[in-house]
Amino acid sequence: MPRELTEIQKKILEFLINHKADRGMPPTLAEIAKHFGYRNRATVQQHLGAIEKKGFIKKNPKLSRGIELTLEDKFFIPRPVLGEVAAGNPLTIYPDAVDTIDLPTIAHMPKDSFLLKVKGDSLKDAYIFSGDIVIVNPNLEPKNGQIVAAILDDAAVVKRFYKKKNEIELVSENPEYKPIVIDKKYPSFKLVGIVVGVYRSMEKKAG
Amino acid sequence: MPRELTEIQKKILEFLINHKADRGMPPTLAEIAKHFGYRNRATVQQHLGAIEKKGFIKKNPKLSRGIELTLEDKFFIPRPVLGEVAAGNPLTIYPDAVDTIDLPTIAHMPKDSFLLKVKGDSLKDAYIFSGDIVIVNPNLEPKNGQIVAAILDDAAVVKRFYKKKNEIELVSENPEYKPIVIDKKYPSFKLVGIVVGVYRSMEKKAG
DNA sequence: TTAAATACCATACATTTGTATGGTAAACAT
DNA sequence: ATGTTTACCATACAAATGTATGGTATTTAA
Repeated sequence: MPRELTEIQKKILEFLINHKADRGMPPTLAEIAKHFGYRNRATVQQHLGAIEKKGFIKKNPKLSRGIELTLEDKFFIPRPVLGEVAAGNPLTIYPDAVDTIDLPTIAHMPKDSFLLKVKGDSLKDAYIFSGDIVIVNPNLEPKNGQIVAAILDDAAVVKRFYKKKNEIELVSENPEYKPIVIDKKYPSFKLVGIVVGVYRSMEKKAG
Repeated sequence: MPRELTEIQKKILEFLINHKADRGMPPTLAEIAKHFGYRNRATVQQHLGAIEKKGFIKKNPKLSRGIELTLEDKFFIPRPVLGEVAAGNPLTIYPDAVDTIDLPTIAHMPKDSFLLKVKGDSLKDAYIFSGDIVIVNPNLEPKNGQIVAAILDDAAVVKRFYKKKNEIELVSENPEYKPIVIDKKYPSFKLVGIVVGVYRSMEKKAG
């Protein structure tokens, strides 16, 4: 039975999780030490030993970056969801994370992409539903017909993107919602990124 | 413009991709050398140099395991799909990978879970559609109501799981398909795993 | 009160790791 | 014919890495 982690140990474990999620691999002892301002690796060494003793990680001896996470079920790591996004009518976007989703450890988030939780049903014909998590990449150029996330008058939307001469058209898959047409110069419109994938956890569906 | 990779370079790149996908981090030069039977790291060093020159990877100098994949769009790595699975009527399962899906680099597959591609529409009310990729974890105990993947008479199905006294019931969300009832002792039924998530790439939806 | 755990420090050491340099041989292109 | 790329080898080295050992001070538990 794993005992409780101390506050510092929790922070180190959290750093391990985030480092793996952000950089795609566990940190070295030196990297952990640097992050926490420790002047040597021995301190980290001891903390890792304690965390391992309590069952949260496993160290692969002699292997560089050999820290394995042994979280509850080994398959999910918490990731912040940056906001909720309307598939139907726009919803407010939140400055901080509104929620945390357990993305599978298959999930190494690319550094610059992020998650948004979909509310509403305007994309149901594109098979995106309320509660789904969309993975948004802000560094790709949108092509016509792709699904994008955008901010419009301080609210966020997820819709199909079409570029016209002087306008941008955002259309829903669901015919109940009419297309939104925006002049290209309209100041309070900002393209956030394109939706590269959808993920849905099955957890809540268990009965 | 990246030139073509040689056969050996391709194999090394493939190893890099798989290593990252399987182990969660890029390999060291020594690990690559060992895998290919090279007697020193310098050979790997040169190959990596060539691969980097051609634009497929980026080396972070001095950083251990500092090989970054710069695939086409940096966000997708190919993963084998082990088989197709019927959401409606059972389909044959294939011994080898039938396909390769570009799972986002957010995708570090847990060692023991795998992917199946869904065909058919019996789960459409559970929002799983033909073409979706389900992530299957073979090492979890199924609870009633969870969606599972199972092999039945050499075919594979994805359905909701219900355990009864002496039977197992596999039901579709779609009322057009009747529940399948199996005696617990029925020899050619094998539970493969539970579906922990669904992933869908948006790539093909671009117009 | 005594022992154990926690949270740091410092130093030391064998390996590992990335890298540099140089050599050999074959394939290919100009 | 000559140069370039490819595909290996060997050796060397500084830096990074995991690890071991020992010390100090504070907090917590028995």
